[in-house]
Amino acid sequence: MKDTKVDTKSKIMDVAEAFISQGGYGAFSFRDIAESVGIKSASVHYHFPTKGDLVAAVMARYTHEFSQMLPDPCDAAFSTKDLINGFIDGFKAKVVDQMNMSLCTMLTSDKSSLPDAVCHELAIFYKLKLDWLTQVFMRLEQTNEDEALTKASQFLACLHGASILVQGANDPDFFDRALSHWRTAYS
Amino acid sequence: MKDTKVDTKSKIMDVAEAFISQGGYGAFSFRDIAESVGIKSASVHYHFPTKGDLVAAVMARYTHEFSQMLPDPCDAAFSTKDLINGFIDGFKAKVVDQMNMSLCTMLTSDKSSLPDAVCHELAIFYKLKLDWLTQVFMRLEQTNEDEALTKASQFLACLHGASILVQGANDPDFFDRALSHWRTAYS
DNA sequence: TAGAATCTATCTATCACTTGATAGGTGAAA
DNA sequence: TTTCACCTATCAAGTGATAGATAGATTCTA
Repeated sequence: MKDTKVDTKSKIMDVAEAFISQGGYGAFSFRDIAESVGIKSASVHYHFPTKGDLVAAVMARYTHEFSQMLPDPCDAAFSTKDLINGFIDGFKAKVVDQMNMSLCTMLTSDKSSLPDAVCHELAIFYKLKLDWLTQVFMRLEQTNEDEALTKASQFLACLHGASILVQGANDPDFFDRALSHWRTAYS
Repeated sequence: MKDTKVDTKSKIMDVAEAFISQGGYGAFSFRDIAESVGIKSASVHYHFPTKGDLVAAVMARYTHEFSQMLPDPCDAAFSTKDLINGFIDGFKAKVVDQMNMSLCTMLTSDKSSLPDAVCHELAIFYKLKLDWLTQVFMRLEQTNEDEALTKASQFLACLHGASILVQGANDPDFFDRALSHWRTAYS
């Protein structure tokens, strides 16, 4: 009974996530989603009353899945090198292999036309990433929180910027170029 | 006789540029522009037949003005430190002071829905920036072109990423945080 | 130089289309 | 018999774009 429902609901979210990654908040409609899922647009509204609800849910799920994949930054079982490189590789998979931008890069540039609920989810995601990276750099460089946050900001800016350069210059090689410093610095 | 014509045309471009900086390609209509300029939407089509024509023209003008502002990277009258910091400051003015993203960051994330003409102008702009920065880093670090391009890519990624972080985290301070390495490295 | 023709920049009006959203109906399952 | 998950049909608003009219300036020509 609940299988079909949950199934359709996550199918909708899967499809929406793909659309957002490709073109952002404005680049898809309820009809686009309905067609991809194989239902009618009114049925999408049944599961997610408004577009904001849908995208906020997608963003929240994304944040949750992302947080599940992040190891404990203080776990000695992981070297800091592996933590950093794993983070880079995860980003690269989206940005280079699938040749589209990350959800949050995409949504951030659409921010001015985003419903509040989506902005809120976005902010949560950024905080999660920055907090995690800050802890990693605190451990890695034995510095205080402020300096670690600065490092984390530099690193995260480089990652997000790389995803833009790859798209803008239409050259996948720019990713490794832009990240080469962070790769070599911690290996 | 020609004043009014040229005047209206650049007013349209000014307004369009502001709209794009705020929300990207999809976030404004001919009617929005017409209202801001004080004419009717059909008159905007008179000056720019299609939306693609308009945005491509805006991007081309932007590239041209940008290129005019860039000093010759080999001119000994400018220290490399000044060149780098001037580049950062120009970016910062857009991203922090005006609290919106640069035209190219915005348009790049809309790339999937962009007319070819706009994509083409975008590519020209990226090439201009990367070429200039590559020359600066060649002079600055006395390295070959490939290494200088890598440096330029890292730097540019950091800049673009910083503009996203500022928006996403809604914190202007992230700009200086993300750029602190490049500021201190060359001062 | 006077009048005709053309050009310029704008207008009104409208097109076909897409958008997010809603109302209300239907059959199956609980 | 109520709930669930979908449907059909429709709405009002907004989109980019076009057709055709008009007033005023410019240019050509007799």
